[in-house]
Amino acid sequence: MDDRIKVFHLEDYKIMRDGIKFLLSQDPGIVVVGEARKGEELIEKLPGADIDVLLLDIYLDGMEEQSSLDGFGVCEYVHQNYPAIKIVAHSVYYDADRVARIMNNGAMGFVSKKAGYEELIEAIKSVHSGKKYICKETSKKLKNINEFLEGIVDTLRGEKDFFSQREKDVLDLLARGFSTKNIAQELFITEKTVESHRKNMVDKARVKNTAELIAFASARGFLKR
Amino acid sequence: MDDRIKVFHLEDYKIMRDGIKFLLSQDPGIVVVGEARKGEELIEKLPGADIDVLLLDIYLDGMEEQSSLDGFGVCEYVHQNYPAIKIVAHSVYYDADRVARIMNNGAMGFVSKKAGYEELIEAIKSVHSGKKYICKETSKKLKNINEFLEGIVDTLRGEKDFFSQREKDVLDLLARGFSTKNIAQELFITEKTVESHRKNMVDKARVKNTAELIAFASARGFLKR
DNA sequence: AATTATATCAGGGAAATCCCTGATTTTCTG
DNA sequence: CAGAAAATCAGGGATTTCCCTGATATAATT
Repeated sequence: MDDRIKVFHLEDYKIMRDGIKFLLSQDPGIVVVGEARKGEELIEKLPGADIDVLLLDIYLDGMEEQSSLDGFGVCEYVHQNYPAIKIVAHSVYYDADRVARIMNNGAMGFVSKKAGYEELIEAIKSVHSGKKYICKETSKKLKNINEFLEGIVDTLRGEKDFFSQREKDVLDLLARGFSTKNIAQELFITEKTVESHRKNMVDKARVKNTAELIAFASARGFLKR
Repeated sequence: MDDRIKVFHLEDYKIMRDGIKFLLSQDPGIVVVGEARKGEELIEKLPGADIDVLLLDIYLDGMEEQSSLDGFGVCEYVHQNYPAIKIVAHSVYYDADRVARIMNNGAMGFVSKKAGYEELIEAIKSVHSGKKYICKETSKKLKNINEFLEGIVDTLRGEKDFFSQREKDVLDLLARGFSTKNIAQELFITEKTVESHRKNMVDKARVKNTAELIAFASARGFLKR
């Protein structure tokens, strides 16, 4: 039996379709079983089609409201009506907003058009096996934004005073692996006081122990890093 | 003495400058002490000027490389050469990429042009007192993206295999406050094995104890949450 | 003035972590 | 197939955390 991954390609430029079809054909595990220029055309062809992965060009910028059938709309439609089809978005834009939107609309993979065909193939294989995939370039960018956001989460949420200043001093050292004794030395207080602060934080956060406290604090952006 | 916050406004449209000057003048604690149309004009006026807060219109989209004096360039320049001046960015765009970039370039505040003047005033007062400020609309958007990113961090880093699957099982329970005994019961293994996994993770991550391990794992996005 | 939150300290004991040196089996990978 | 990595288990002891019930002083808030 033919167990190659069956890919349908939606992309409005013929030159891109032809090029990608050729490039994907280089991989023995992948076969392009269909193509379309526009969302409407894809939707016509979908009933009864045997498709594993939809390679979806995000051809409209989608930043303003569009007639429902831009890349985002197609993505949502396919995801809703043909949930078995895994979607890889392919886009010239790869800003966090759009990536987030397309992934939230049902895409399992995202590849920037700057990426080479190797990444496209990797993406197709990844999503087909059930794993999400984000291309390297986009990953790098998202990592940066994620880092930035982690730095300002406390600005985003107004919970800066959840722990007192002294508690935060202790928390910070705990997260850096200091023992009670070391913390006491560092802060010039007794071990009993350090234990007191930790206990109070554990109670405030309603967690079971220090490990969970750190997880809690980190999730809320209370840790410096 | 006049202890009002002295604001300089950089914005290319006169109608906006006039409107905002009027709106800001509604607040007795704020005074607009200068205006400019372009970055070059601002830089000429800076030497010797007495400015607390720079309200900076991000007038170019800044997604491609620009001649250094787009909003980002001005921001960087002012931040470098006049670090005492607090910067509030004011922009029609408020996607994560641009917000991250402008905040990383020295801005202390970010306000979308969709926001009302109340938020502009709040932003000016916040940054003047040394606190970061992000307008509500943008906060909301960034929170969503932050949430999304937290959900795919493990996809982002090519470090999925830093900890083995079993180690991640243990890690997850540790972060949820489970003791060694509880983890052993949960995973149907002995306590010794659990200790083994924890020890291996502590060694791999080169941290001192479980608390720091959780902080490490969280910072790298290894935790589910 | 009374309450609340914070920060400090104490004793004592149970429980858990941490550290060391081992070992066996399986699975993956070159 | 050999070697590496992963997953499992063990004993024993040092150290630390966790839990309980306390206490005192100060600062902020009502």
